[in-house]
Amino acid sequence: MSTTTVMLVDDHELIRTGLAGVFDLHHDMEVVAQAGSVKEALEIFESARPDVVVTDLQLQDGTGLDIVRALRRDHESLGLIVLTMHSGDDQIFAAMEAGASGFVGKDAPSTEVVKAARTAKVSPRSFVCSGLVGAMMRRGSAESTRLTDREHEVLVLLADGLGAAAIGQQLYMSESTAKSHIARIYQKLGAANRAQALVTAMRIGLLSTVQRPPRGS
Amino acid sequence: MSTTTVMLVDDHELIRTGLAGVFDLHHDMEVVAQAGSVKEALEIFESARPDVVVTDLQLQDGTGLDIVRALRRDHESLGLIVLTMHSGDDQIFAAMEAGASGFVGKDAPSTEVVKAARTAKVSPRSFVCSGLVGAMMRRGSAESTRLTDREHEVLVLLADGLGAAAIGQQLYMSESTAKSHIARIYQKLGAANRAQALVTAMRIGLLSTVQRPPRGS
DNA sequence: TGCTCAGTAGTCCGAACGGGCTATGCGGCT
DNA sequence: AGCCGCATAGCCCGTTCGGACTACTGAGCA
Repeated sequence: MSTTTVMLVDDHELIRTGLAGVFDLHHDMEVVAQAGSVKEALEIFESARPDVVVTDLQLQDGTGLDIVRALRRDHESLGLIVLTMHSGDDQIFAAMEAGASGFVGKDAPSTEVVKAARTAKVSPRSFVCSGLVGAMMRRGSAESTRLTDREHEVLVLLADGLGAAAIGQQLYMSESTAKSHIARIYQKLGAANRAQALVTAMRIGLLSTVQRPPRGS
Repeated sequence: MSTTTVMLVDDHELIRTGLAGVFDLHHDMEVVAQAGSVKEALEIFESARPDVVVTDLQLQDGTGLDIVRALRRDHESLGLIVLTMHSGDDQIFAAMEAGASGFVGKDAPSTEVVKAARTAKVSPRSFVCSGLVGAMMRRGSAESTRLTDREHEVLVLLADGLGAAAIGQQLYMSESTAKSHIARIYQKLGAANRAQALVTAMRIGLLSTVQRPPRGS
């Protein structure tokens, strides 16, 4: 059994070290390079030329998918594994389309990443999907939760504590329309009021959990 | 130099393994237990009795702060380190208030966690803050946001979308009292209504951003 | 012994919410 | 041409919110 060389990409040095430790436990795997950003990853890749690239989805200067797209274009048989913290959902399809060999949630047991990397070396276009079938099934209703652009705009203002009238003013529409949007948001999020809607929205990532800068004027 | 025993809490087995590897590199540190949830952490803690508990902020059944609060109550000299993925911000204050010994962003070099754990053993109430001094300065007003226990109970029900009357029933108090608490919560959070209160509460870590199990009955 | 704070409870009232229900115009898809 | 989803807009009406008050109790502290 030949050795599989691996490059790790994650903007958290802590996680890179952790992953490296996991791969070290397997004699057929060898971590030959690490990178902390999309830019760095693409640079280092050229000199390291690993069999497999394992990248986190969220990076400072882009996403793991940027790396996947860039590398897949020129390297048909490169193993490309996308890791994700937030076993969040739709990205799987995006990863698939981008040309990833596999998608592993960080909820998965640590050996899954190794398995995925191993498989990716052998058949880089197979798409391994580790322990996420459940997550997929949990929400076949992802599309009913998807808000339209307009609804999302309303949601953001709702999160600022604005009333229907104020929202209408901000978005140049009547209070009635704002209320219509709000009602539809409730429907889609399974909420009965602002409180439930906002909490749900934040929990499923529709709203940023960090402070936004105050809106202009 | 005596050995510092450590317990790791993270719902991602992958990260736990990684962290364990990091600690293994230091001869004075020993990982004696691991847990994947708030519940498990509190159970395992009793038998493991580590010097320091290192927990992630976001867990499936709650947050690291739940663990911090629960353990700090009974263990004045326990080291409690909170890790976070999203070098987000305001949670630092929430961690401080909850009684954490330190706060380390996962952006920090992996040795920072070890350092924090080491310091936490010596002075558990010192509050180590790794590479986040800038974030601290951004906002000096944490004390006015401290909610009382009762207010926090009300806040949680508020997040479930309950009205004052329903909250009163749940907590065995009159609707009027519930309204009093709600009004005081608004004051403390600088909110004018439920929406602002809940969004602020979630952003500063007063409310878990993950799905809680439905309450009994 | 006062003082403060948390928790409790109440009143009054205008404003806002949420539900239900209808309706029009527009663009895209088949 | 017909259908559907989205954005728009309106009405009615009961319920709830939120503000501004006041006020009592008990715990803790100086």
